[in-house]
This record gives sequence, C-alpha cells and structure tokens, in this order.
Amino acid sequence: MDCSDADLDTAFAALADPTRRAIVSRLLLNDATVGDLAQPFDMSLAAVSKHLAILTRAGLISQNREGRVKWCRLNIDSLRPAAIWMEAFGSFDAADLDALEALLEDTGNAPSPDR
Amino acid sequence: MDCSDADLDTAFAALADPTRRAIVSRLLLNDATVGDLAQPFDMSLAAVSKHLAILTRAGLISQNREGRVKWCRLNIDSLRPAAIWMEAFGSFDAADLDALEALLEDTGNAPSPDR
DNA sequence: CACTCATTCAACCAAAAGGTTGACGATTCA
DNA sequence: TGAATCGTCAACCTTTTGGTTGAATGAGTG
Repeated sequence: MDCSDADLDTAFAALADPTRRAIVSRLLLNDATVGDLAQPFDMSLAAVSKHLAILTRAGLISQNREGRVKWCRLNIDSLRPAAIWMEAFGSFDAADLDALEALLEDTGNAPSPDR
Repeated sequence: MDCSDADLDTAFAALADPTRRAIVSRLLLNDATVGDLAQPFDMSLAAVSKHLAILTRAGLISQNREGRVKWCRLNIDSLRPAAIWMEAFGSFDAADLDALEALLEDTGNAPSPDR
C-alpha cells in the first residue's frame, strides 16, 4: 500500500478547510454542479471554484462537464490513504455510526438531508 | 463529545505537514523531548518548536516541562474526531453509503454547511 | 446573431504558513 | 559564580492560502 507523503499532504490540507469539508459532505449524498455546491456559501462563485480545484488536485473529487454545467463527484476511495494513516493511531474501529451521528450533530457540519 | 468545526480545522491542518506527521508518528512509539524530536530534521530547533506549538494548539500533543527538558506526549484521543470524520468517507462502500444517507435523513435536523 | 447562464481566468490583496537568525529565560552542573 | 544546555521569543523573509472583482470562455436559447 503505497501512499506518498505528497498524497497525504494534499488530502489533509484539502480537509483542513471547513468550506471544503462541507462540500465533501454535501457530495457524499449525491453529485452536484458547481452552482449547487456554491449556493449555501456566502462567498463568490470564483472562490468556490478555487476550492473545487483544490479538492480536484487532491484527488478527492472529479469534475465532468456536461453541457454547460459541470458535475462534481466525490471520489470516495481517495480518502482511504489518509484514513489508513490515522488508523495507525489506535482503536478507531471502522465507521461507528453512532459516533458519526454525534459528531455531525455537534459540529453543524452535516450536509442538508433534503434533495 | 464536544468537537467543533474548529477542532477539525486545527487537527487536519496539523496533519497536513509532513514534518508534523513524522513527529506524531515518532511520538506513537514513546514520549520524547523537543530535542529528540528535532534531531532527525534538517531544520532549526526553533522551526520544530513552532511545529510542536501547532500540534499543541491542535490538542494532538501535550508538553510537560521536567527540569530543563520538555517532554512531549501524543494525545491519541485528540485524533479521534478527525479519524471518525474520515472513516465516514474512507471506509464506506456504496451499500454503506445508503445507510449513511438514511441515517442523516433520520436525524432530520441536520443544518446546512456553514460559512 | 445576440443574449443569457455557468464556470473559470487573471490580477490583485491581506493574512497565515514555514522557515531563518539572534537574543533571551530557565535550568543544571563544575 | 560562571558556563553550558534546552527551548522559546521576536523580528524578518518568502511562499501559499483564501478571498475579492471584472473580464473571458463555452454552451444553450430566442
């Protein structure tokens, strides 16, 4: 399992920003266009576009132009190297739903369930 | 568990640097002094000291002065929120994703992404 | 064609990150 | 006391980050 330092750099750096984490959370539910993803945020579309470029460069998402919109899809596997890195630090058993629910409720970082 | 968005910010940001990840890995073996931790790196002690300050601010390590030496200890639990956040995405396969989505919709009060 | 919509590019800006060096406080020991 | 050791602080520098605005590109639509 070869995951280079640079991969981890970009993955962790991409996740260090709350806007990008929110985007990733949002994309967990379904694919979305750039405009969809930008809508909840109080910042310019260009700023969101930059965040998406960072996520793309980190391999966390992929973008696909379809007509005049651009669909963004979460690349779930791309988070595995970072997740594996962290697993080295102890008893983080796989995906504990209760803990996840508590976490998401606490942080206010959960994606909107409607849509 | 009280873990705010800011906690994830600082945790992921702390892990985004390879020097800091190496320090964290090193501390997994056993506690170490600042000097010990600095020794492998080709940078000034002050630079390492800054990295340790960042890790401390993120809650990933704790420092304890003992005589003229300062011991650093990994705070393993502090990585848990970030690990849980990531495993939610890194370890789910397509089937589990449906379960996660159902869970999120179940909570009903999930807020929109912030900022 | 002209127009609008969706997205990006380019230039710019302020703030933060990551490093340096040199001075400093605290501690230990001869 | 005086000197060496451990670590941090302060000032500085360069690069990156995260945002802005306005112009440009690309794709449907009347």
